[in-house]
Amino acid sequence: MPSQVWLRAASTGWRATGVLWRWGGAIPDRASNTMEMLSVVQARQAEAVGHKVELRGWVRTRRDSKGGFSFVELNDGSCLGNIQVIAEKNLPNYESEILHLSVGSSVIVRGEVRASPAKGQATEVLAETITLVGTADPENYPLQKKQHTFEFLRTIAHLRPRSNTFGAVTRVRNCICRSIHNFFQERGFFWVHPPIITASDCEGAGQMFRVSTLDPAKPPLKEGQIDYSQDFFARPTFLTVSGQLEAEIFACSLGKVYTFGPTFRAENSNTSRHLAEFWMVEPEMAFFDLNDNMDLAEAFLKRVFGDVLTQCDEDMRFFEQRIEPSARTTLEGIVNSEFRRLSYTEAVDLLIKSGQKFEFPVAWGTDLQSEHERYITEQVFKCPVILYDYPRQIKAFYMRVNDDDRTVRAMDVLVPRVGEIIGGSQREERLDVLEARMREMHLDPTAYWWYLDLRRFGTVPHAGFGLGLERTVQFVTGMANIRDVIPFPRTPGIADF
RNA sequence: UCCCCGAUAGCUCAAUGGUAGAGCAACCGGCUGUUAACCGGUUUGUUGUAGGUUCGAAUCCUACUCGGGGAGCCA
Repeated sequence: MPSQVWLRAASTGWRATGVLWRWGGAIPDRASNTMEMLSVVQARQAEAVGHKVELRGWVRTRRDSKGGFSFVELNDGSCLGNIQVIAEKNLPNYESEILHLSVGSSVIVRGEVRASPAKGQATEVLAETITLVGTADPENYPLQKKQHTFEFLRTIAHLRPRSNTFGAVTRVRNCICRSIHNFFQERGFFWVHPPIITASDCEGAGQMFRVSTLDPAKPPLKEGQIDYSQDFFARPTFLTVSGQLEAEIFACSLGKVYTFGPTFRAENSNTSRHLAEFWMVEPEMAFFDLNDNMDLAEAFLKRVFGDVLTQCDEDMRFFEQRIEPSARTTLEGIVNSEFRRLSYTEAVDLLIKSGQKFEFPVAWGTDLQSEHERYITEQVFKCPVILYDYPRQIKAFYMRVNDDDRTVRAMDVLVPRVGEIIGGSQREERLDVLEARMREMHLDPTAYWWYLDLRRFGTVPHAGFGLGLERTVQFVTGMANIRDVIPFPRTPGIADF
């Protein structure tokens, strides 16, 4: 009974030490006769030798020896590696069950951790009992002991977390999220929660998903138009595309804040770098200018990458070996280097003088193309690059206008392979300039009365940026397609699972 | 949304107008402190869907669906 096992495990005190143990803390210094419930990552440590343990997980593969025993590779998701379980033929269910354990079946193993006499693993578990919990019919179980394409794994999104790659992605993604929170929390930022459902329909960041409870077959009409006054919120509402404006509200009260949650874009984008639902981190800081913003973005990325390197070493070595040979070395290089900072104008000059042939021409005043950004970050500097001070006509209304009147205090952080990973700016804090900019971009200032109030009452310079979580996971792991770094990707035409 | 490429066994792929195959997996047997185990044997098909051309179509044509690469938009 799982509940009994749980109680017994709790009484041995492993829960109190488990977390420390996992991250390099001490393993209990006694080889007790009491059964301890361990994860595979714990049982694989040499310090676990001599402990009586219970392990629970899924069979990855089985190898039988006519010498009278079987090797069962057990994985429980706690780490990339499996624990090798030795099942001898004197086990009562050896013939009936263990010899038929197939890939994907779930088992509970009790036994003693021993030093492994063979190469390939530090420890192994000599089973005293193996309880079959759930079978997985090998004729029908889709996951095999071989490499699958990511396209195929996407069609079995409910089973792909059991694959090595997706398990590693999930652990690294979790590490990145923990690191994000730690970074901000340690620096006195408050995590704020802007609404998912918003009434702002023109935040300037692309097409939005409509939220409505009206019957699409027969919506209430008023003068030929849909009457949203009869909708749930008595007005048109949408899924948020960004929590930035709300974050500004809290930054102008609490100083330093960040949002971290899902955002939505209804763009018909079919690329390996876009999702309709993705997670975004948006810090916003009062009294920060663009230089402070760039400093923070750089320190932030270095912290996250550094944490992944130290906390996900096994997974990162897997990505290096199987997915992207430069995955680890790229991160190591970044943690110990300085990001290259370059104004938009300097970047345009550099591109024009490079003599490089581009499909699209480079000209001051137009947005840089993917090929231009890639050339700068991959060919010229071979490291993250921060571009700043973009032409005002290609950037959003809320970005602070420079004294030259031609550029705004915007910044993009570009990284190799992925491109733009962070976009941010210093915000326009001058009421008259902001209103003029809104009219220039044909936005109605009255719809943003609350946003303008922040400039009317105790306005302060402030700045912030947005980081795409999935692009960060992509960059860190080297995974080529963004659909393979989020559990259940949403893209045009696809909302399975 | 645009351009290019693709869809064949459970999976990865061959077969370029003339009888649909291999590797892996699965199953059976052998061997082994093994470790992507190894060796031998067996089973597996509405060739993405719908039309068309042809004596004959996996193969050529059209439309659609899905996937990949690139572009635009962006995180």
